[in-house]
Amino acid sequence: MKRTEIKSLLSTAPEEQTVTVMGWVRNFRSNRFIILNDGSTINDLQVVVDFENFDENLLHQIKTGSSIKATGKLVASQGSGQAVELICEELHLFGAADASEYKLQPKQHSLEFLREQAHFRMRTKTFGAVFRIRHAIAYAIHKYYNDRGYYYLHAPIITGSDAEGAGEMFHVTTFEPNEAPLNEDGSINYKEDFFGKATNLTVSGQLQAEAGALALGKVYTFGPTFRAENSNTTRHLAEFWMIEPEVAFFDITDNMDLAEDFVKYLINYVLDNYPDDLAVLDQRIQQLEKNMKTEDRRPMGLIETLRFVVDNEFERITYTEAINILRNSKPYKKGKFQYDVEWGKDLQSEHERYLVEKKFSKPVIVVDYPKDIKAFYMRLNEDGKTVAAMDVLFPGIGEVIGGSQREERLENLLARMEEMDIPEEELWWYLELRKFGSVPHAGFGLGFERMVLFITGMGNIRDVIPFPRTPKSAEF
RNA sequence: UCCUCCUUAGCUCAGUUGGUUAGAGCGGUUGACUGUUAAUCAAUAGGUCCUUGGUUCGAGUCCAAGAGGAGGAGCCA
Repeated sequence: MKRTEIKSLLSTAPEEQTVTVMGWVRNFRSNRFIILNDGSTINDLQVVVDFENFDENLLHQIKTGSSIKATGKLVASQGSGQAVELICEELHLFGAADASEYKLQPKQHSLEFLREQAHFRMRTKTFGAVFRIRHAIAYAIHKYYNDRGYYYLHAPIITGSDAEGAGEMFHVTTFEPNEAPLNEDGSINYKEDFFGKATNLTVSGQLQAEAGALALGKVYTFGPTFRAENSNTTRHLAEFWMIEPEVAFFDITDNMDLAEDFVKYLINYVLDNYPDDLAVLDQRIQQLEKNMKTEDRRPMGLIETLRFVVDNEFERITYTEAINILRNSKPYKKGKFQYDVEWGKDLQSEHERYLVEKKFSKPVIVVDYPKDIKAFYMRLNEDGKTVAAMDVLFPGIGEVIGGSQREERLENLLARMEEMDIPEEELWWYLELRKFGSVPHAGFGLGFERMVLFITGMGNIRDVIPFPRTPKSAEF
């Protein structure tokens, strides 16, 4: 079917050329103006109909949500709300949308309500913008790494090891519940299962990415990951996407440089290529905050915030410095923190938020954490107490990136695994990477949805993935 | 998993110290309208007050349990 997309029409000089458009009706005003959107852009095309030229029954079915084809002449608009419009000569209805039943009517809907209408919510301006930007970020990720000589490595979705330590896992099995063969001690005999062993959905592609980096030099993974944690927050999903670059001959400083350059590139890409979508999301937030108290409002608008992040260096501090800053902070001295600040304990959300939002007012990278609160594969520093781990903290979201220089020395890795009770047999192949041609290397994981959350300015991670998977929720 | 709050019309919400026939705006429907911008105007329909049990002469309102949702915490990305 031949059609012209509204995106290209809106940037075309109107010369009474005949064009055909197809899309979904947003509104039909004054028995004369069809507001049409086809998803190619956030902006709509106004289709002008002269009701004397069309069948009354046909016009009667032009309702919000119905889908049509319109052919006519593109002209300069007489109205002030748009530059061009289509004078309709032929009109065809693809699919009606009974207004008495269709849930998305021309009015404000709450995000919670639209979450229950996930199959339709992409037709709204807000979610249209969110998912166009989500696409843009995904594309920019591949472009960034490809342009710099990285290889896209596909890590497995089903994994055989459960020693990655990144959270509760979803089991993968072909056994029917209650019909699984048992061992003599009553445990399930996975030797008879599909893979001949217990398997799970991946929680991270990092270990496999390390194998890739130690052959291809620079790799990244970008795929879905799964966590069966019972997390009910605006920042967690049971199924989410993660980007994990892994680079040979990289130390922790190289790793921080990459992380900062990478996220700035993503933000710049969206600023440069999706200004209309960002503007609508920006306005939406301002509208929302109009009735809020000044102290509850965001310090800057969305686009302003994004520009600020790309124009400023991220603050880089060590964990030890962070602890000192926190212990000398006003909220600490006044006893405002709910959790204690003590070297050796992990930073709590309230502490991270103080550093990012109050102390530095910009993204912060914290490095060199105590070894006991970090994963087994992170490289031990000279001091013997800390590891070369880094977290990138963003305002409003917290941890967006977690990464480290990996322990490439076999004896150190074995010692850590023993301390943390991680069975060597499970990770024999990971250990062999250290036995044969081991090199210093580093990498990190970026939570894709958290990045989309930050760039779109949305408040809930369930609103930046098309069909969210959270505890007690897997509709659609 | 823990804490707090919420659940009344399609949506967003009001509903007084427990009291007789549960309201508004938006949306819908019907009609009018050939330059509207969330069009406007007129008329009109629409309710298992989340579920179950309890207290009471009487429960949308009070109590208990359950279900669902939201926010925060923990865990993390």
